[in-house]
Amino acid sequence: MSSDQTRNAILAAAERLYADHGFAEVSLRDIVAAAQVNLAAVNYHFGSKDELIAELFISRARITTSERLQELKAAEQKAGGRAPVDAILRALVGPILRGSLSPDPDRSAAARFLIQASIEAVAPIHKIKNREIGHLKKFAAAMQRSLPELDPVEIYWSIHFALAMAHQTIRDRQRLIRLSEGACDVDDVEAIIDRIVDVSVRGLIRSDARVPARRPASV
Amino acid sequence: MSSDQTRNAILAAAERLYADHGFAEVSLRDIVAAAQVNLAAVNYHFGSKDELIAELFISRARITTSERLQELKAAEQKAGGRAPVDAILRALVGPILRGSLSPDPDRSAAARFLIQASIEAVAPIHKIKNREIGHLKKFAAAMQRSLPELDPVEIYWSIHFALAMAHQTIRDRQRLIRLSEGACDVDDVEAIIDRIVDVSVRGLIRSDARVPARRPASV
DNA sequence: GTCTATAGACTGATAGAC
DNA sequence: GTCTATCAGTCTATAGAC
Repeated sequence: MSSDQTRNAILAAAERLYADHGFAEVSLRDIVAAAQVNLAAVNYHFGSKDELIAELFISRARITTSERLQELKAAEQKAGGRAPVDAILRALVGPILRGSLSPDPDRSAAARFLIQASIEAVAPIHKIKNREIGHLKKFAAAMQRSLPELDPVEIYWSIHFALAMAHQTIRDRQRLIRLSEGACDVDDVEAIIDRIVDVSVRGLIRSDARVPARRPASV
Repeated sequence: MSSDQTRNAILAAAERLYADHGFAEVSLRDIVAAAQVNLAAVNYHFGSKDELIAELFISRARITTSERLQELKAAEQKAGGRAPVDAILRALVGPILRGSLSPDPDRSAAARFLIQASIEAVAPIHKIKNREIGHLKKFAAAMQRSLPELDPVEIYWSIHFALAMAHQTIRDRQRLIRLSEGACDVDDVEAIIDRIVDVSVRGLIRSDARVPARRPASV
């Protein structure tokens, strides 16, 4: 087996196990067993468990961030500069929601790993999580351009709440299913994105009447 | 030291440490050191680590649930039967938010422990978490009585999102502070409750125009 | 009831053969 | 690069003295 194959097998196994069971429940031995590689290979390729986790987080975060920014850019170009807020919020929550509910298990694991990483306060990630703020500020700036008369504080809260709704929906689908006794469709990703964007926009505009028309709710 | 004193010292220390650092990072040795009791006392009083966690979770969940239901009942009595949805949602998210941001460290630890427990998938809690659904259904029913013509699915999503916003605000204040460079006030509990309730209600009513007047947004 | 001491199992990491 | 073998540290749980 080549070096890259081993490396990638470890990364893929770690990602899936952490996404499914959380960091606390998964040991290096679990990971090497799933990847069908030797225990020593982890330290050889990554140096330590913490460095494995950090590398995994950085690489997956980069993917999601780039998808978000790409969608944001596309929305702004389409609108000729200032994208409407619903399109901006859609670019923010769409990638992670589509990813985690994707039928492709690798794509789903990558997204759910990111959520897990941002929730469980695991030391190696906590130190590098600051970088996440940077790209969120770009979304805040885009929204600010779209709604120049709105208090920026409203925009920050809106981003905060949109991410909260997206993450909770990915992480705790079970509770919603049981609460609604199956009535809530938690599999229709696009409808969920519509819903979260719609709630966020409605919450955002509040008493401000100077905002452009919104994308209609698809309920 | 009496038996009860030891028991309570262990419970209080465990609650605080778990709330501050998560379950993965805290061992029984950390707990007994903070409680200034002997290691064997945990197993003597609780049987095992898992039973300690379960007992802690059950007792703290009971307190929050009872506060919520008490507020709900008060709101319904005040309104003569059907409480307005904003009052119902306020009864849902108010107690946990007031608790976790309370200046009283014990009260804050209790609320943050509950959030931590509902986030980190720790085995002993996962089994008993089902009970939480029961009291949420009472909130769904109250909202249904308040808005009888609304699709119940909307109500379930609304509860789901309101809790998502409350939990994320408690758990990840740091990101919001940094994103907004301190502009968002994350210490004014009542303003946060107003904000979450307001966003939830706006998201809930969507295109439905048959609902009663809402509590004005206090932005 | 409280303590010390320790069992028994697991963890991440590494040395050294191949 | 990959493996075996093993280290040193951690954990929960418990037996037994007091």
